[in-house]
Amino acid sequence: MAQHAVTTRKRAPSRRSLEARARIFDAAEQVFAERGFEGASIRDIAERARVQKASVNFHGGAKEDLFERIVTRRADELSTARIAALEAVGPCPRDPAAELIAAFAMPLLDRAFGGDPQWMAYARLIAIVSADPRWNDLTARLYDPVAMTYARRLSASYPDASPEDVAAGMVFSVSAMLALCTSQWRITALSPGNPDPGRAALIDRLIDYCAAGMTTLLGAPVR
Amino acid sequence: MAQHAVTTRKRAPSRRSLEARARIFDAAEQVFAERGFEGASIRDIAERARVQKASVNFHGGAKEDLFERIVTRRADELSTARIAALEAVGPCPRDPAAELIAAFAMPLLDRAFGGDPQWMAYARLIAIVSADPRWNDLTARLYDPVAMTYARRLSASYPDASPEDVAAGMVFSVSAMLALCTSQWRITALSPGNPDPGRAALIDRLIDYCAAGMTTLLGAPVR
DNA sequence: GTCTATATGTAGATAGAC
DNA sequence: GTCTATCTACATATAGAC
Repeated sequence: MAQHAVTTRKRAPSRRSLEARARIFDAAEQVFAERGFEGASIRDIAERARVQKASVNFHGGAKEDLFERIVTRRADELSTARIAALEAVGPCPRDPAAELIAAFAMPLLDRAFGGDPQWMAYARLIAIVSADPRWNDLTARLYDPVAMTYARRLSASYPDASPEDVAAGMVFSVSAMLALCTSQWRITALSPGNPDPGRAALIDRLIDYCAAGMTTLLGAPVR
Repeated sequence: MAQHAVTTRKRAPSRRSLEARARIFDAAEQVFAERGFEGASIRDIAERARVQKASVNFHGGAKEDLFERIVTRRADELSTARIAALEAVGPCPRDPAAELIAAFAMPLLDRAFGGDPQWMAYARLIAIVSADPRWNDLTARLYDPVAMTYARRLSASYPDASPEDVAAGMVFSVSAMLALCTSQWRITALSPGNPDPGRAALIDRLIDYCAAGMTTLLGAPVR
């Protein structure tokens, strides 16, 4: 545990200290997103945050604690937004797959493509964390509750679909969503000489693609 | 460069040496697939291959050379199989999206799920390499030629689709295919209490899902 | 070709002055 | 809270005996 102030008597942190801490967390988010847990070094993070190496340990604790803290940092906001969006869909949507997928995906995509480089880094971080068995427990703790809600909503709208159908569709859709965050450049690279489609158009394509795939897997919706 | 025998006068390697080399390459494939480039260590690889650390450097050269060699090792077989499968589809398929996706995906999926743990590791390695900007050049060199062929076939069958549509559909489909290799366990975890769907059933779902998504993006096929 | 021993670099983490 | 200096561990890589 870092932050001696918690264990000894508390003192309000100075403005300078709070700013350093914020820079450290943002820098860690970017460096972890770019290079993964093992590839990132405390030195890189310190350099990007313009602080001494020791400050990173002071504010972030051990490297692994820092990583978990960074991943956890935005998880609550994301989950809350997803739950709200899923509830906003209502009990009997016209096109359940498209609306539920959008409710799950847009809270992240809006933030990642909204211009805040930290949220873009966070999206890449989610891709890293999801793919690495090392962080399974963390993933389960942070994201599984909302995923289960999402799965229940899909099951309720598609009574003929088995739980495995729903789970497969979700995994495929999430991977496509994360691919849009990590591999947007590849879409441009694969269509050489053509104009960049733009983010909004790509997001529309993603939702269309996933909704069609999901509908095929899950069969006819309730009516 | 390893292998002094190439620069000095050649001598046929002993059987024992060839076996050690094979074990080293297989161990490297597994360890890199499990932990990524940075997370893997020469020591781990040596231990798993049951050789001395120095042997790994002797047979594999520097760590980065070893990694590229491992990724390159199976790329030719994979590309050849993909090209053959794409050509086997014929000029006017009945359901072009489904058949072309299967032609691209099955050469890898057959091998990864065919029982050979090395091919399963290789599939995960492809997922790692594809996601990491650090290996963009390697990816482009090894896999882009076939990807371009695949893209041309899709474009030919779907004249209304823009190159960006095709590229987006390919990126989404490839990410779903790789997710099946890296996150199969998650599909089981997300449908608790239910029987494991089995590999063949999951592969069928993948193709159905991707074909439906692709068809939606690309519009009506030629007829 | 393989082994032991070691060179060299860099990682994460902390002690202690300020 | 921040800085300098340093500790310890472990990484990659190679030299040289066998």
